[in-house]
Amino acid sequence: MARPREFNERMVLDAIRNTFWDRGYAATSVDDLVRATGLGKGSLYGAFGSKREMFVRALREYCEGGLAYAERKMIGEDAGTLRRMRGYARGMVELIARRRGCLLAKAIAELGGENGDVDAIVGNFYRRYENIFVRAIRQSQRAGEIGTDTDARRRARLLVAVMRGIESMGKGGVPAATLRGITDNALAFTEGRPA
Amino acid sequence: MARPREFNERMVLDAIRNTFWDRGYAATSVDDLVRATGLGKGSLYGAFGSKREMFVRALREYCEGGLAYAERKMIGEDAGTLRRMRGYARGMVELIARRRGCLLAKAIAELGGENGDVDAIVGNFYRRYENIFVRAIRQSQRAGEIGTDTDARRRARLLVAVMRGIESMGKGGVPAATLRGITDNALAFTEGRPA
DNA sequence: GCCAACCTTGACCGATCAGTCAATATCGAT
DNA sequence: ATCGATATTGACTGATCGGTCAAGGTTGGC
Repeated sequence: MARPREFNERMVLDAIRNTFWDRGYAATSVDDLVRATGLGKGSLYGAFGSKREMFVRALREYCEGGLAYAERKMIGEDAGTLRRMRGYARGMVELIARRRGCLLAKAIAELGGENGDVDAIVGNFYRRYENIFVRAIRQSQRAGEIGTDTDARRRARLLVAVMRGIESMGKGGVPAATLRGITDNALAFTEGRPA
Repeated sequence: MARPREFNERMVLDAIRNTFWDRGYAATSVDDLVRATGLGKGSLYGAFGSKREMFVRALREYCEGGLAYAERKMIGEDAGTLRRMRGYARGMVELIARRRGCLLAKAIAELGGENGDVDAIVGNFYRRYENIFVRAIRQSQRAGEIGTDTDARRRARLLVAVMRGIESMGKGGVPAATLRGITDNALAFTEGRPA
């Protein structure tokens, strides 16, 4: 028994996410978000409460999207997992080479270490991201593509570090071919092949 | 035949660097810099021209410091280079675990991809940083600590990615022990030891 | 002692910031 | 038709933003 919202929250959140993604947290003004969403300022505050919460919601959605993508690309039947991992890594390189940057990286750089919502989201992301690699590596081990002499988590963590590293390098201008060489090398190491 | 400057430029630049380091670019106001340096606003603008140039100068100094540190830690006589590389990596982990973040990472996240001074500084940093690892690996190869079956640059690039990756992870809350495991693993790979 | 050159200071500028709120509109329930 | 509840709008607020500049201070050369 009240007036219903006129906007689709998912679409509004997408617009907010894209705006923060392009400009970062501090450099995005609420007026930018008003323009991007088409909502009035009051509606935006009514729905989210503060600029910080708008960012937190956007970051949360961004992370969920990234995790879902990684899972969709790599998790599945055992056979072919290594190939799928390579496909995931190369896809990420292509994405990175577009130099839009990564909302998570911006969140960490601008708001990390404050012991608030952002830290919790980031911690949660890293834990789950690592676990996806662990599961993928175990799949691949079962398929006989990857040796079983070292534990999967150890290898997964290195891959996470490399994926985060190439993001920073790519945004910093390092060419895609170099990044591809790095991921290929990291996957060769994961496989157990010599350097 | 003019009034001399009353401030020491190096000290002022250090104060500016520290302020940007703590807060990032957009979240630092010129008034923050006035407070940190003790200079008047006019003096600050007289010496640097704009907030952006203050940041560029600070970033430049930060990068030079980081490169000099890496070189000092790893480059030297061939024997013992691998041990020194491990020492460098562990030192960086300790630094990262303090969660102050990295001015370079903030610069890339906030201002990367604008094709301006920041991109040039970052590109220059990555080129030289990679070269330091190349030189270190070659030293270590001459000392017989690292195999000569793969080219040094390939290994260097992976190490750069890992170092940048653990920076992001550490600022995001991943514990130091995990980061240390990652660098140990990456160095084992560089050495040619199995995973 | 005086001047040109440079430095320091902080008041000041228009623009923009995050956030608020009163007025109005639109719903479901009765 | 009326009412309670919620949504929408954009004008408005005080604070703060990056940047400027006039006034005055300090120097070396003469």
